[in-house]
Amino acid sequence: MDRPDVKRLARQLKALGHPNRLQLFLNLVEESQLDLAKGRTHDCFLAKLLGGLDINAPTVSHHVKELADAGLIDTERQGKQLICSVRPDALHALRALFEPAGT
Amino acid sequence: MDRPDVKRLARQLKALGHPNRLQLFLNLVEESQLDLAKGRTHDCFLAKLLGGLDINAPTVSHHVKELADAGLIDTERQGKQLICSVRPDALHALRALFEPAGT
DNA sequence: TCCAAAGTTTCTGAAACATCGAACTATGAA
DNA sequence: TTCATAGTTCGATGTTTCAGAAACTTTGGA
Repeated sequence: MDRPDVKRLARQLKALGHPNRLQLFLNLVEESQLDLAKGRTHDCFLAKLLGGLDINAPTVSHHVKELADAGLIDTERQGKQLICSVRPDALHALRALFEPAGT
Repeated sequence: MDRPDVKRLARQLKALGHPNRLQLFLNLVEESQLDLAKGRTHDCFLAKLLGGLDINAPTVSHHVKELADAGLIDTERQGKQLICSVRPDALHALRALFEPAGT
């Protein structure tokens, strides 16, 4: 039924399967929704997403790349900052995964 | 907003973040829903969940324990067989996680 | 030009994982 | 009692991951 993308989904779940990365991602989702409410694109640069995370720069950089490689977020450099955004398609795929069958 | 259980959720996502475990879990979810439709408890013994997975016994055993330790499934020995079932609360938590905020 | 800010790269070591073979433990027939 | 079934436990081994230190790269002021 879903053999083909099990691998991709597993990759995404794995990317979220680390407390720091999950928190990072959730912070971003939250920000995104705030900005969606305002009807414009969100501009979340990295440092803003570190709420309460006690890890330093290199590790953050590593985690962000992990999320990006898994296809969960998009990143774009803007001046000095790295702008992050959630990939809607990934979010939908994850929602669908845990939805009751056939729904 | 959800700092407390980020760790537990991360643990569950990590457990699902492996292709074989994810497939195992999805097979079980599917079985469960079939049986829910029939209005009775499902009886999924392990061997039945291995659809297409090319791993041998010790590895399967290890993965099942991983899913159980993460709180995603319950197991119960019944005669020679190990009966597995999805934990509804875990499924709900996962659904809620990817739901739009406030919903 | 010089500097600080915001990340990135590379390297390293410790810890955690995934998988398997071999030996083991029930359980339920024959 | 003897056997096959269905899993489990126990190393061993090779791989991956997490995190930080140090050094580097851009970029945007002063």
